[in-house]
Amino acid sequence: MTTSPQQVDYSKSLKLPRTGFPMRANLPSREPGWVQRWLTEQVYETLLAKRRAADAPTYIVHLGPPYANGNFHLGHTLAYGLKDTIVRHKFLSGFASPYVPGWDCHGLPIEWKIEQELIAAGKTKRDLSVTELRDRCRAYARQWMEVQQAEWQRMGVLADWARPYRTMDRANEAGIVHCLGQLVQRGMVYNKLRSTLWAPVEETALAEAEIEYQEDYKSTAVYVALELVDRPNEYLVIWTTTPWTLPANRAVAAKADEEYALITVKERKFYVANHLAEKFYSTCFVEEPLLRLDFPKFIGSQLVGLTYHHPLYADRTGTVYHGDHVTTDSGTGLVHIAPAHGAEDFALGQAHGLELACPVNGSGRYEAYVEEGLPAGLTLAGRSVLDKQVIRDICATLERNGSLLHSSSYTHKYPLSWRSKAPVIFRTTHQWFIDLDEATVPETGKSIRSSALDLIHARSGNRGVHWQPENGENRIGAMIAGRPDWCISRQRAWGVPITIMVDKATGEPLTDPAVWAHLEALVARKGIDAWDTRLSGKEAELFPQGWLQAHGKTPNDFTYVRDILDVWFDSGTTWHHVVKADSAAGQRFHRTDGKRVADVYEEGSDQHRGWFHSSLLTSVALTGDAPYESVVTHGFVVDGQGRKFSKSLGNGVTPGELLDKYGMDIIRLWVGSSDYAEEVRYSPAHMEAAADQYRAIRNALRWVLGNLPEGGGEITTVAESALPELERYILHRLGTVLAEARAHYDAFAFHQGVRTLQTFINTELSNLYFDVRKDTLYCDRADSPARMACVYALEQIFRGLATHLAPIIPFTTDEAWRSRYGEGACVHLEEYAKGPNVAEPSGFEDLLGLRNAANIKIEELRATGAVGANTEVSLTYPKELEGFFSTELIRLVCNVSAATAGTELKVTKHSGHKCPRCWRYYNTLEASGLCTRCEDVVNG
RNA sequence: GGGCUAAUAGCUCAGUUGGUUAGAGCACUGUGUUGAUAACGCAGGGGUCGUAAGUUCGAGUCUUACUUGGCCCA
Repeated sequence: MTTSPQQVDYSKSLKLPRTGFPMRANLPSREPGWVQRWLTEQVYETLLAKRRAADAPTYIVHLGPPYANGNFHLGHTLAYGLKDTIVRHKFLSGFASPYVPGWDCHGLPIEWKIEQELIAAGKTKRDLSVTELRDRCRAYARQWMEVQQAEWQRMGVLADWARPYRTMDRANEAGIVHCLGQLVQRGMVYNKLRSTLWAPVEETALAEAEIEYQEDYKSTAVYVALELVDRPNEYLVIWTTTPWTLPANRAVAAKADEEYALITVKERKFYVANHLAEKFYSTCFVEEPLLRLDFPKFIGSQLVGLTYHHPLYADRTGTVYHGDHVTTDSGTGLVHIAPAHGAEDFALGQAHGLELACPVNGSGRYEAYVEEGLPAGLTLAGRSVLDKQVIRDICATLERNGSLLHSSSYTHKYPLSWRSKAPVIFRTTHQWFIDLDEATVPETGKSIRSSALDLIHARSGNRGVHWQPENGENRIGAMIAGRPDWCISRQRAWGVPITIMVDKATGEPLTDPAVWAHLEALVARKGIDAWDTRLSGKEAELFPQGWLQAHGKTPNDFTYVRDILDVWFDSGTTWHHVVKADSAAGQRFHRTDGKRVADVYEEGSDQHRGWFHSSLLTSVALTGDAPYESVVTHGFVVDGQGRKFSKSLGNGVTPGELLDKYGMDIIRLWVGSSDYAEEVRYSPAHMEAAADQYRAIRNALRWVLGNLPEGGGEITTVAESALPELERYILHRLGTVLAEARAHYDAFAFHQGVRTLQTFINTELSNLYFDVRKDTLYCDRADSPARMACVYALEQIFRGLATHLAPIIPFTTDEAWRSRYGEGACVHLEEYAKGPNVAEPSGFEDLLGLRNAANIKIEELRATGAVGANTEVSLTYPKELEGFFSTELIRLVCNVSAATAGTELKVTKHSGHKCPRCWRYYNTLEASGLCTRCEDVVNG
């Protein structure tokens, strides 16, 4: 023998792991290919058809449509990743889970963008017809939907990409008209005055978001004395920075518990808040001697009920009321109330039945009737309220009749229109509302509000909505309980028109179902622009054929509402025309289990105010029931310190950057490891941690694949009775862990499920089972019973892990699945693999305890330099364990070369010889230098 | 200012109805291996549970206040 056994390379005789599943994932470059592949293979369609064919129960995750404007941000990635995980989980659980993407298209943000483009081109929206403006909005939305769809699909989202919904689709718009019509027919829609922020230049109401503030706006501030009725020479003093609203004065507000002083100046006496008396006096009577300092004091409630003469209209009086909003940090503590010109004024006016109608028209000019009763010399009709000369004229008149105590220029913050930069005014306008309290929902016999609250809180025998997290119940409950009626009208172009026709004779909206059905069909056919036939004198088209004649009416007998619907009405009714109508037609959402329209609505927690809220109200109003069984919410993405992302902090990151650097599966693993119920933290370190986790999972899968046949190769099933204890143990653990993970998934606690799987992979597979079984897998004969049992176990482990990780990391798991079962396979067409039901071998925990104790001893021995690998170790274990476990099992689990029973636990360096093939130590080797087992495999 | 909510090791999370020395994974440190190798094994060091009071024989776990965050309103 010239060659020593040690020099022979036996590695070629081993069955080392081999797989085409690479260690490095290259997710950023490879994931897009998977996206295309899934689309080409129609995985979604195939899966849904497969479940339907099996008569699977339906589970509907209904999507809150993203707004078709701008690129997706990390919040979208979180939201859509999460929803995709839910959908995949349900499919894997055996449900048919139709998931349809969609977009919210109408509304202000897009209309703004178009206006900005017009302004940039030196035009305004008046240069376009409503139809042309809408066409531009439509094109703009379409363009962003394409961008977002690509970003969305890149996430690997399993959905009906062939047929998304868009709120601007005609069928959808017709559905919206239908819902509006139902509300009108149910008597739930009414019209009333409301205080609005109004832009005189654009002649439109503005949303709060359309306002910007000028810090140093200059107004004329005036102190005005209002003489009390029946108390000559006693005056209330008001202070205002908008003298143009004085003609609309109807009342004065005082604070009931505030102290007021009565100041005497010459023969006149003035009521002002005690706090502000000195300031008032020094401002208005610079040259007058102060006659007395010990002013009589009154509390506000003593002033309430007094009446005073209007400073401009001789024949008009006003009354003092208590006002909560009255403050004494400026002015006089007595507040001029013009209900037409301010939110608080309006509320006070409404509470006390004051005149609410606005004496200022849409272009900010006084109505003609304002002039009646004014003192001679003051003309206001047709003049702009923001005209400085108008202010001067009013002041001059007040001066003449002695009401004006003081006027001066006053610099303060004032709202301007976002577009024109011109000042805005408060104005009451007619708006449409959904009545939450007065109208009755036929199905419940209660108001919309109380019906909704019953559902939110599971009261009155209702099957309540399941809120997750639970506090969603409190949150939306408080909102629904406290909100005012829903104002659904907007003075805009880009939206679904409020197709209400008001009968001029009665002032009531037309409720004839035939008319509404006609309108719905009209919009379905021609889109929302059909309503604009009113602009071209074709109003007759809005009525069914012959309807006008049959009712003895002409188009002129009606007024046609020009407003559009609040965009929240669009998304708030998708349950109806996207899901319910489709289900009723036996289409993709089809369900027959009697459950609500959708199983779950999942969105950010801000949607308690938004989509959950609007959807609940419309659904309750129209059906008496909620549109969803469960509402699940996630928190917002915040930075590593828990602070929100903002441009000023510069802590933002785009999904694109993360996709390019890490890939979607790692992003999804980051989300999948976070408790999304509260804020989800993001920082580069978080992504690195996710990448580390990912590598561990991937390597475990890779090692398993390396020990299994590739491309669909069969493995032999091993009966439980034939399984070694170690396999029985690990398969029992597999079954337990998979069930546990799935229970977490069912509760939408994905991060707990992921953690369960991860811990199993790290602590029980990598650390224990894989490590222990390497010897068997690598060195045994291919057909040794131990090896076959191990391969069988690995197959079960693989199937279980791959399917249970599939909702979290769909790219990686499908890649692994196809590596194992061939390119024709797809993990996403599978159901969860539960693993065989194997009973736990008894006492295994003691064995693992022994292993831990042994490891500590071995580590001590290793520290002395006596041994390196565990295979160099010989173990003595306490006799007491004999009979419970075989010596071989103990040797195996402790991963040492030899084990013998002795008095106590002891580890020593093995004194025998190392087999050059399996590296285990034996007391004696065969003539070839190999151990008996290896000799048999190599030469036998 | 109001509603809802959170705060446990460097990170992500567990901690049942209050009950012995607060757990896990990752990260970190040391070390072994080099037949999962841009991998894997073994061991170890890190929290007194945001702060302060209170209830209780006993509190991370109940109460109150405060601090610092988040979402939604005003």
